[in-house]
Parts: sequence; C-alpha cells; structure tokens
Amino acid sequence: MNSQDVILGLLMHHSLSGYDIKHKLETIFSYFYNASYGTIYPTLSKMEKEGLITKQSVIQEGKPNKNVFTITEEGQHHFKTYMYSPVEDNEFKSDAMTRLFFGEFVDTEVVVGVLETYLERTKNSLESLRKLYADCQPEMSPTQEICIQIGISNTESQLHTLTKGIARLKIIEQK
Amino acid sequence: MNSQDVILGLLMHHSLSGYDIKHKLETIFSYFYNASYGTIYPTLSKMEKEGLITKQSVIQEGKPNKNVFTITEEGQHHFKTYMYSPVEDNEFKSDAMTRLFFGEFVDTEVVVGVLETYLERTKNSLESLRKLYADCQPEMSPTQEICIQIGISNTESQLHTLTKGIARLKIIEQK
DNA sequence: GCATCCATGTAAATCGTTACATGATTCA
DNA sequence: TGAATCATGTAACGATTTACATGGATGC
Repeated sequence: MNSQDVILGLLMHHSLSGYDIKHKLETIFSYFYNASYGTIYPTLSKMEKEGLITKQSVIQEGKPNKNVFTITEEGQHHFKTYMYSPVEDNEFKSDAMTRLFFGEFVDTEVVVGVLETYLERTKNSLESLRKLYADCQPEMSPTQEICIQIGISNTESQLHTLTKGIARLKIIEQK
Repeated sequence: MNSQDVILGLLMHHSLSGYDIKHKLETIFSYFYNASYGTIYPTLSKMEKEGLITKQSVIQEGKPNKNVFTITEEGQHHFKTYMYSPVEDNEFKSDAMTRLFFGEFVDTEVVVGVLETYLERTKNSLESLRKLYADCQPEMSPTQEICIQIGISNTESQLHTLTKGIARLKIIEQK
C-alpha cells in the first residue's frame, strides 16, 4: 500500500483535487493513513502521465482555480489489483512508548510528562473521530462506518490503558 | 525519533552487536518500533565514526565472530538530548483498515477475508507479547513492564474490536 | 541433507517529509 | 490588519526497505 493506492481509492467515489485529497486524509483517514502535499501533488502528476487519472482545470469565483482529477478505466483496474493483492502488516511507530521503555535513564516525572502528552493527544484524536462520525455518518458506506467504529473503539481503549499506565508509573515514582 | 536514538537507548543498558539489536527490536520492541539490518549496520558504522559508540571485535568458538558496540560518554549525552526533546506523534499505517474503508468497491467476502487476516495477525502478536512478558518479566525495568502491559492491553482491545467489526460486516453481507 | 541460527555488510530503489515559494479571498 | 482557508507545486534531504552476497555451526 502506498499513496497511489489510497488516492485511486478516493477517486473511485468521485473526482477530487489535490487539496480535497489532503483534506480527506486529514479527516476520515487520520486514524490509519497520512500523506503530505509533497507526496500528493507529485503522485497525481505521475499518475496522470501513466494514464491512471485525467486532469480538468476548474475556474472558480472567489477562490483560486483548481485541478480536479478523475480516475480512468485503467486506474480502476489498478485499484482493483491493489484490493485483491496480499494484505500488508500494520505499521506502528511510537516515540512515546520508546521513551517509556527507556524510562529508567531519566527522572520518572519526565516519563510521566511523556505519557500525559500522549494521553492528551489521544483524547484529541478521539474527539475528532467522534465528531467526524457524528457529522458524516449519513454519507458513509457501511464498511466506512465499521472503519470509524473500530477507530473510535481502539482509541477509547488506548485512553483507558494509558490512564492505567500513568497511574502505575506514579506509584513507582512514590517509592 | 529514529533508529539512532533507539540503538543508543539499547546500548545504555549494555553493549550489543548489530545482530543482538535486531533481535531486541523483533521481540521487546515489536509493538512500537522496527528496523531492518539494512538500517542497523550502516547506522552503527555512522555512529562509530561520530564517536557515539566504540567497536570491539569478539572472537567466538563455534559461532562467527561478532562486533560488539559500546556507548561512549558523548553517545550517552546524545541519548539524553533525545529523551528531553519534544515527543513526536505516533505513526499508524494500516493496509487492512484502508481496504475496509474502500470495501464498497469489492465483494464483502473479500473484506471479511482482509479483516480475518488482520485478526489472525493480531492474535499472533498478542501471543508473542504475552510469552515475552512471561519470560522476561523478572529482568524488566518498571517502565519496561508498564510498556509491555500497555502493549498487551491495547492488543487485547484491538482483538475485541476487530471481532465485533467482523460480526457487523457479516450482517451486512447477509442483506 | 536440510533448516535454522549465528553473523555482517552493501547498493539500489523506494518512499516520504520539510521547507520553500506564491498568492487570492474571507471573516473577525 | 491579521488569521484562516483555498490552492498548487518543487527541491533538497532523510530514512528505510529489499535484494544481493557470504558462510560456518548446530540440530533434526
């Protein structure tokens, strides 16, 4: 899985600009994927050259012009090939967990701070996911709904687990 | 956070070879970090040149010789600088969740297959983490123990959430 | 005899982020 | 007047994976 596969998937539903794609990634995809403009725009150019998508320039009033991309039949075929290929493993990288792991080499209060930052960010993510679910539920496909339900549940559990972890750490601190 | 920070952290406890480091990453770090030999060996060379670590060749009987690396004072200082720097956001990338999200474009049974693969892998991860906890608990630092407890709890919740998700998906399939 | 573990390393390729560069419009 | 939103793009850099290359020892 790479940015190309994700972009093709987003264009399966309807045509979008690079800016729209970035917005989708920041909202509905935030739980399990991300990409910057520095990836999106060059990928769109590359895909257009390869005939997977086509570009239409749209002139807007009161807003800058934009390039809207539409998936071609070849692009749809590419996307299907991705969807039937072997599933890749999840990737998880956590700076906060790494610092917790190495906690013995710094003061416990520093580690507590790290976990509290992590907790705060998790709370924010949960809030965003819940808001998204509330706002977009009617227009979501059934699998998209399951997707966000899984995201919300997992984030809730993380919150709970982290809170317990912080409590345990604070007990150690007192010793 | 990058491979250098993680390697320095591992060497804080005691000297290790590149092979040992890979093994640690595959076991105790498996939940929140990973790196291949193609990263580990060049990073060790680079750090040695920069004076963050030193190399000792160890001749072994019945096994190939190995290079054991020891952290220097400068390396320890580097590591501390990392530990006190701002915490980076977690990164999570999930091919399985992406396919679930785009589930409307393939047969539901394909999506069920994707989630069942995901579930199977999660079960295996959980088993590994539990085994690791059982085997290494006595030699773990308190923060390392919290670290693996968090890993186990989160993986357990994921298992639960995923199982519910698959059930919901199968209800959709029947319609 | 074959798989697995031990052990190290390089080179090419891939993939991606960050910073830079630009600029109009809308709303408070 | 200043922040936020809309909108596109490039160039330099960084990080990492995959595939290649090698080879002895141990255990089944």
